[in-house]
Amino acid sequence: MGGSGGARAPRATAVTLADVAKAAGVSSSTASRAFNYPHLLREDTVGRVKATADQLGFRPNRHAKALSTGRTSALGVIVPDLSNPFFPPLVHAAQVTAEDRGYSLYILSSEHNAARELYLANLVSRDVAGLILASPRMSQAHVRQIAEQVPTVLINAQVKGIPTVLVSAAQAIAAAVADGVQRGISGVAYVGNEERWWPNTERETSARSEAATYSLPYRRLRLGEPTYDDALTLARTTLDHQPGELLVAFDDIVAHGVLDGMRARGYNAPEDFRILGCDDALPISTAPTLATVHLDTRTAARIAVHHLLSGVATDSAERVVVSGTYRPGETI
Amino acid sequence: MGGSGGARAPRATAVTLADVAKAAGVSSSTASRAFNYPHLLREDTVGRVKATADQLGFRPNRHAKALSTGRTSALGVIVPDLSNPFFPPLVHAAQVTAEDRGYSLYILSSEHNAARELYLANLVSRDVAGLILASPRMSQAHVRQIAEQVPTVLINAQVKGIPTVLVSAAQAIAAAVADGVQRGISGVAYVGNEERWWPNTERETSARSEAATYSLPYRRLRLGEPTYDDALTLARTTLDHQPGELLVAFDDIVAHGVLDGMRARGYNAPEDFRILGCDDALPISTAPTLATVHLDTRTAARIAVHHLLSGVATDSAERVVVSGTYRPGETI
DNA sequence: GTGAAAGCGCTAACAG
DNA sequence: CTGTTAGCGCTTTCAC
Repeated sequence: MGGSGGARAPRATAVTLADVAKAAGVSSSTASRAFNYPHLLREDTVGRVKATADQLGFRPNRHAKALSTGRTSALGVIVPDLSNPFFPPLVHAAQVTAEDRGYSLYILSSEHNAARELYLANLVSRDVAGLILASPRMSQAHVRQIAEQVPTVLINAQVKGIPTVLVSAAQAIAAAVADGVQRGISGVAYVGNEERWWPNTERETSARSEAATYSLPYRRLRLGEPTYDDALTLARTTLDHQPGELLVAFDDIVAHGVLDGMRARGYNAPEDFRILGCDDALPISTAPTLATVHLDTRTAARIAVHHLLSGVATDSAERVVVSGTYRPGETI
Repeated sequence: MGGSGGARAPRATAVTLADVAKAAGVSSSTASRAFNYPHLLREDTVGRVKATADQLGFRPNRHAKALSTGRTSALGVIVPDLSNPFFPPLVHAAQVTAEDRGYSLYILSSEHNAARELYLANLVSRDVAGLILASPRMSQAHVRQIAEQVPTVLINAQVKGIPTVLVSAAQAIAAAVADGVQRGISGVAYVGNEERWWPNTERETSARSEAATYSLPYRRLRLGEPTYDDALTLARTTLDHQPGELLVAFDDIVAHGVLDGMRARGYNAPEDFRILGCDDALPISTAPTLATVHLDTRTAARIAVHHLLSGVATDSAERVVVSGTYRPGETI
């Protein structure tokens, strides 16, 4: 305390609805109605109350409101990793959409830890009107447990009975494989996570089925985690080079790890092999430019928020698919 | 309504403190004290209350608590851009630190928009116990206006009377320039934003003063925004090549834009010019590996949260500097 | 159309 | 050490 006479202004003491009511010469119920049920009041009353309200700088106390109504105007979103460039645009779109509807958004990051994800979900479940689980790592049973507590919408996950928005790479992967076939690829390999995790599973399944479509040999290369380093290591050590093979990587980061690992061994794309990334979310471009899949996560986020706010989450098992597009690049 | 018999469990109706109190055979004030002032109660009373509490699945209502105490256990952080890899680690560290202290963290993104930043700050100021403004874009006057409403800590900004944590690149830039001098650089140029924005200003000032130290020619190259595309365009068009010059880029993204733009013109690092990035936050590595500055944003975030929770923000003009380190790479 | 009064779940004096 | 009581700021019946 008692510092060097700094700008230690006392925090302004809050203006309450009662203050506004008194100043406007009405009861606090009327003041309340002016904001929540203006159609029940005479126009001039509403006007007068609102005028004095923002003249006094009234800011409703959200806690009082939440307590008395039993409702809250916050949503939550849990992502596995804010550092993965896939998520920030999604989160931001969700935040803006929520804001437009008068809701705030809690953003939580699980760090790819299923236990922490569940912990966070339980933590906020009581404080939000709805929860978005983006690419969740927790089990289906746990997702159900959360959904019982709070309206829930999934992004990139499927659990029976819970509405979901899927950001699908399938069509784009098909297009990429088709493109590869034109250029004479000799086979298809998927490089991804081993885990049963929707984004990974969907991409792998697509790669496999497209390989089958063209009767090409298919194989799966296993990564511990879908990180640059793991991919780099894989490409430098385990991965045996198959000339002309199309590598379908889990995402752009993995693709770059593979590219760099292969380059270290003297193999380059597209001469020695071809490779497709996914997400199209890197802040820089690289040489050769990476062929990838562009996914519209912003749209997915908006849909998820709308679902939450329109009550879809309560009841239906709605499923929306947002398809990504193939973005060709020099690596194919 | 009335969908296909899905798992439409009714949201569990909340267990209140009063319920716990009744079940434990105590008054609700005692139950309250068991959680907030256990030292005022007999050990067995505390035990009994807590036991019945989690047996009943009691979860405190944060709105009721906030309303009655007038305090809230949430903090807020506003960043200019969640998509910039600089911020997610910072935000995450802040979130975990806050969580450990029993606080939740609101994360807000201003999208580099000063007006939106101010809007968001005002929006949450009433609902948080403290606010972190990371690399704020708003004016000093506006920062002060916010700080009058809510305890505020700045990261990478300086406003008199408001505590701040600076993540400084100065020492690291000095080391990089020194390294460049060893290798015979012919001059120094800073490539950054024009705006008065602390991270930019600090880096530019360091570059300039280090150039002066070695009596090297210095120039500043102006970017509209510190983005990959703007840097690419600059390097492809405006930037006139000075052999052996060391380019100090605002961040890694700008550095890559410059590298790629220069490459398009046939100039490569480190042969034709040298370049230093900043932040060391890209999820992939590149060839040639970029020399950069590693900044410990996690530590900065932790300090900021501690300041907020220990009341530093109320009064002092504390200033902490977290210095980054030079991470050599093939571009120097 | 508007006001009076009760209450959301919790905490914080004040008694005992 | 523990219970009683009175609110925190807002919404919401119920009257008028």
